[in-house]
Amino acid sequence: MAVTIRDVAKAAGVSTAAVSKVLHGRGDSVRVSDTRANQIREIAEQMHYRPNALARNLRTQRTHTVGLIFENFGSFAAGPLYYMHLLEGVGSVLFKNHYRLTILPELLHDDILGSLGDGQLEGVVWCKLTRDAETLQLIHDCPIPIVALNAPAPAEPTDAVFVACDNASGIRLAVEHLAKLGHRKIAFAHEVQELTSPDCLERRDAFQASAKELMGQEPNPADVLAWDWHLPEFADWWKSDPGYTAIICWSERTAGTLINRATEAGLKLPEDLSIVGFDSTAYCETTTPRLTSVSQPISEMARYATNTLLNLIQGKRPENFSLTFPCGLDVRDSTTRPSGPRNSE
Amino acid sequence: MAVTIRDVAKAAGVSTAAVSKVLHGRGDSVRVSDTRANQIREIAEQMHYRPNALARNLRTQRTHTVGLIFENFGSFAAGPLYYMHLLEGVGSVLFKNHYRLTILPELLHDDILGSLGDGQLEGVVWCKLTRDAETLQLIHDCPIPIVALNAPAPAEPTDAVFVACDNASGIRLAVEHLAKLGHRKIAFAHEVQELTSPDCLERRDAFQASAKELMGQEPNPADVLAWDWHLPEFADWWKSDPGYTAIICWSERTAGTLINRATEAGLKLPEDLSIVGFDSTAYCETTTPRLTSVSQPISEMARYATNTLLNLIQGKRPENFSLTFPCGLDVRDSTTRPSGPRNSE
DNA sequence: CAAGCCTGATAAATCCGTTAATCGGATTTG
DNA sequence: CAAATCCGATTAACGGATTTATCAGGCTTG
Repeated sequence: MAVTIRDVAKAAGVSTAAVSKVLHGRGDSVRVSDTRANQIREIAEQMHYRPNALARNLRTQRTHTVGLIFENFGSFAAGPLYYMHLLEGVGSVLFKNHYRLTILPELLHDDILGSLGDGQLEGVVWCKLTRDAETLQLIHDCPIPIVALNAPAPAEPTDAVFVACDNASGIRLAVEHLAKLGHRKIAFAHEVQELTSPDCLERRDAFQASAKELMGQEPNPADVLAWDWHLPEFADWWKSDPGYTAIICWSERTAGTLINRATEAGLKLPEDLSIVGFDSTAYCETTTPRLTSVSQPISEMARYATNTLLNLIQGKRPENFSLTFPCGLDVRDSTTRPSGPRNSE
Repeated sequence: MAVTIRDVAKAAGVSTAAVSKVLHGRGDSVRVSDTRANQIREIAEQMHYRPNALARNLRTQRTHTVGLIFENFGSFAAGPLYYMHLLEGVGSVLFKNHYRLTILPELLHDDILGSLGDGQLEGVVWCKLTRDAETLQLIHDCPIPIVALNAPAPAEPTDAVFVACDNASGIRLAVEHLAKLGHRKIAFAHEVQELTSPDCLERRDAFQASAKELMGQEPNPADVLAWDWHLPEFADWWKSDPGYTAIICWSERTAGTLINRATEAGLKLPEDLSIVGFDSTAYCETTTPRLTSVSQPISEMARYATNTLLNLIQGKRPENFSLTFPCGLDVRDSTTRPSGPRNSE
């Protein structure tokens, strides 16, 4: 049905080699005169010849396609803008380099190796938030170049490249910011179901360490709030007068929910309570008050990861097999100096 | 380097046909005894044989891959959660059916036909918001099955399927809701740069028609607010006492920005001003007050579109070549009866 | 003049599975 | 007993491009 290179060759009265050379070829073993070349181009155009990529892929063993694996595609849409920045970062670099992007579903581990080893993908960006031993093994066994986003490098080196952000430094910036504003007792908040996220745990630990170092706040289980964030829980907690003047949230979304609960409970923000989020996407501009947030350079990270992957595919050894991006802090309107007796001295 | 089917066949002392049949084949022209079959499976396993998908794709002329074209991938991350729901909807249906999803960049029109006609994609979901003649022509010429999301069907029928939501009915619901609450003068808001979006225009027109029909509000250019939404603009407008008690926004994002400007300008929401958004994603739960919003069943639309596409690929003729989904209205906390003299009679 | 080189072009191998056609021989059926 | 059937398996023809090896013929060059 479709026009093949043979059809074009026959119509032009030349060999398929000539057609191939004229339309795409780079080698110089096949030579075609300019006259013939133009004829061939014209005939191909007339016949609406579209080279069959499947044949070409097989022959050249290249597909110009890389895969992207999300850890939790199922709950993708419920997730924050974070994922969109990630996708945008990966995609834009690929497209600029004339690569295609294939989204892979979350697969059973057995299936993954089959999927990655079937020749259809030249490389893969694995956006992996959990870091169990099995996953590391899988990354190690991966038959194609792989870059792991948001996974810290394992102890033993592999051929995989690891790109992550420095959660601890980000949290430290937030604590520092609050300490400078005069806060002396701050809490860390996450929603109950986030306990399994290693990012959440890392940020929590960093919170405790930084709070101790920068404001002498001894670690105390009560400083870590893990609710499901319905209004009663918040109202009860606040009524118990726990004495906190600021809360650092593990994520943007948690911070957004907290803002709502606090507002509903009648607090005046940020005077009664300063709130800091984590991620700093466009969402932070839409809250009231606008959310001060630790910024993770996710788009940059995604771009770096993808560029590195393209280099790996071309056989270039990367300078670093592990890169950690520092976080920043975008100060907006949800943080201020604490009010009340504690500050009136 | 990689293990091929011939390597396995040689190691097992059988023909490649036997190996192929045992591992994947469905035809019954090739028959293999159970004993041999098990031997072959075992040897393939031992050798870590991974069938080369490129060869198989070429032979069978199938790839089990469909493409997804976004209109504006570049500004993707700046967009609303809408896109994530769309992606999630398309992806989940594909993955359930063991298809792969390839994201395509926005291409020049000339390149698109080449991309879609090279055999790598079995079908494509085109998420197209602009609807110029050239695009319709392109959809018409598309060499593979295509479903257009968010594009109304053209007058002359094509083989493409069109899926869209009924903007007009959604806006009508919003106006009706406000009218029932007692509002008598309402406005429509969009950000200046949205003028080019046909969705935005459709919603604006529907607003004017519904406002006239349901509350006798004659169309007036002043009812359509097109700002770039800095605080001064809003404050000035409000101070001029325009008399509006409610604003319907063309999108969720616009509504979110409006909430912030209004709050910053000292308005009490929703008492001073009722606000309605459009799309109703999880974002609406995060605003203060929580945003009443027209709901577009985007995930459902995406699923329907994708299922239809898979049917098209299998040669099944769809019942409808055009389907419009009705919108709903999710009433939350950003709308209430108007206060002030207008309601005190 | 023989040897070497350049131009323009082709034939054929190759990438790696899939599958229709075929085949020997044993068994069943009329 | 001849013919039909079935089992287990192989051979070889694809699919559609890329690319190496090769060739004919004309032109240089020592």
